[in-house]
Order: sequence, then C-alpha cells, then structure tokens
Amino acid sequence: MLTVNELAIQANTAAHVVRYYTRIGLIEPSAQQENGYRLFSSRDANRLRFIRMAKQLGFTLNEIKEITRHAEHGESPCEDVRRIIQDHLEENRVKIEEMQKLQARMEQALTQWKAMPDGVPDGNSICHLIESFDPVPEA
Amino acid sequence: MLTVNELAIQANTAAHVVRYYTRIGLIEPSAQQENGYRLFSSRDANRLRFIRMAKQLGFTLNEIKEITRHAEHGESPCEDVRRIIQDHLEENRVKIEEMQKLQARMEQALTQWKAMPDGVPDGNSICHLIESFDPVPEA
DNA sequence: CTTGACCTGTATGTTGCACACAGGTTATAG
DNA sequence: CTATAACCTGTGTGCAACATACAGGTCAAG
Repeated sequence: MLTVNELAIQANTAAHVVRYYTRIGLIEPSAQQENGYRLFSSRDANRLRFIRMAKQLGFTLNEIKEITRHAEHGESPCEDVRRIIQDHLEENRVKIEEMQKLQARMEQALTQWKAMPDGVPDGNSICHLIESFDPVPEA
Repeated sequence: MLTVNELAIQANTAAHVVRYYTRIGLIEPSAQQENGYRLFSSRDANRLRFIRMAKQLGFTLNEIKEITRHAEHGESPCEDVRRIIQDHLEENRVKIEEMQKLQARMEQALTQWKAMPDGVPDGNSICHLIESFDPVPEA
C-alpha cells in the first residue's frame, strides 16, 4: 500500500494533485491508516496512471470520471472515448486559430507602436497606444 | 447616464460582464439610483471600451487594472504595456505549440484506434483504447 | 390592476490545480 | 531519551473570467 506521496511518485505527479483527485472522487483510497492518512493499492496506482494518460490526450477530469463510471458499471466507454476525442479535435482547432489571431494582433500592435512615443495620461485617455490600436481587418 | 444593460450594449458586452467588472473594481458607477441600480457616465463607457480593447490585445483584467491605476496616478503605462505584450507574445507562442502537440496526439490516437474494436471493461482495464495508446515520440 | 417580459444585484458554480496552514511523522544529533 | 529539523498529512482557500441561478424590482400593454 502506498501513501499519497508514494503514489504521486509512482504516477509521476505532484502529491497535491493526488489529494485533489481524491477529494473530487476521481480516485479513492483502498484503506486508511489510524491517523487518517490515505493508503492506495496498486490498482489505485493503475487508475491514476490511466487518468494521467487520458489527460495527456486532452480529456477533462469530468470526462474521465464519466469514463471510469461507465467502466465500473461494466459498460464499454470506448464509443464515448472516440466521440470525445473527435469533439476535442474540433474545439482545439478553433482555439488554436483564435490564439493565432491573437498572436497576429499582438504583433501588429507592437509594429504600430514602434513609431509612437510613450505618452502621459491626460484624463481623457488611459493609454493612447491601446486606444489608437487599429486592428487591420483580414482582407 | 446609462444603466448596466445600456452600458453593456454600448460597449458590445454582456450585462453580467459589466456587473463582474464593477464588482472587482475595474469600473465604478458614477451614480446610483434610489433603488440601488447603478448608473454610468459616458466616461465610464469609454473606460469599458478601453478594457474591451485591451482584452482583445490579450491583456488580463489584472494587467488592465494596473494600467488604469497608473494612468489615474498620472504615470504613463505605455512602457508596461509594451513589455506585457512582448511577454504575452512569448507565452502565447508556447501555448500554441503545446496545443498543436495535443492536436497531433489526438489525431494519432484516432488513427491507432481505427483498427481497434470497442471493448468491454474487465476489471483490470478501464478503457483499452486509452491504455494502449502509444504516443509516437517525435523523431 | 394584473400579467408578462425584462431587468436588477448578489451568490454560487465552473476547471484543474497551487498554495497556505496547522499539525503529525520520521531521521538525525546530542 | 529528547530535541530539533526536514518532510509529510488533510483540509481550506485562492485563482481567471466569466456563466448561471435566484429572488425580487420595473415598466409597458391590456
């Protein structure tokens, strides 16, 4: 049986992450010491490794919870797993695009600002750099 | 003077966002109706538009708060503004890379799983798809 | 004058941890 | 055998930037 710290080392995570997962019921200690310290079995360690692998694939903790819940009821989670990844692929594609647009805006701003001096706020304006920024609309 | 809703429309935001900004002290109503409803001046509307513009450039609300605080004390925030954008450019670059790696992992997974059937959990395994996933290390 | 649509402020939920805290445990030194 | 330090424990709270829920207030139509 492993303590929180030992389990964390086994699964290459931080101890406070193990505690958090325990708190939200994603993993459950198989036993408990008299002093209240949690004890985990190698089965629990497998579960934690599963969770970390799923996270690497972009699953949220809620999704992982659903998957393990299904599995515990003898239902195959595979169908959901495939669908979830497909959804994430699409969402992620959109997010990446947004971030690339932000990146472009920031670069534009720096370029526009190169020719502009720093200014002192005058009551009407807060920061003329930002206020004057003109996002070039994509053609 | 504008109510929360009117201000939100002026600045093309949601009313609950205006309320949130008010709560955290990012904007402050210039007056108040007898019934407790907040009233904002056109100056406040300018400030809100500034905030939204800054957000579009990737500034966090805390950073925006600092900028406005500087401006209110007559100090030019321009130097900070330039530095913050530079920092964000770098952070964002890293984040985009990470998300692209995730994207690649998810695509890999779907490809690997195409040839695999759905399975029923057997007590040892939770989801064999995820457990069997083998991230191809980048060459 | 009441019904309904719409608006108000406040409280709480969200995600996945990170950190603070007060106290328990273990190893080493004397 | 004790004292001290290093490390570990569970629990509580903080974070970003809203979104949602709630209970009630306001205002025009009928």
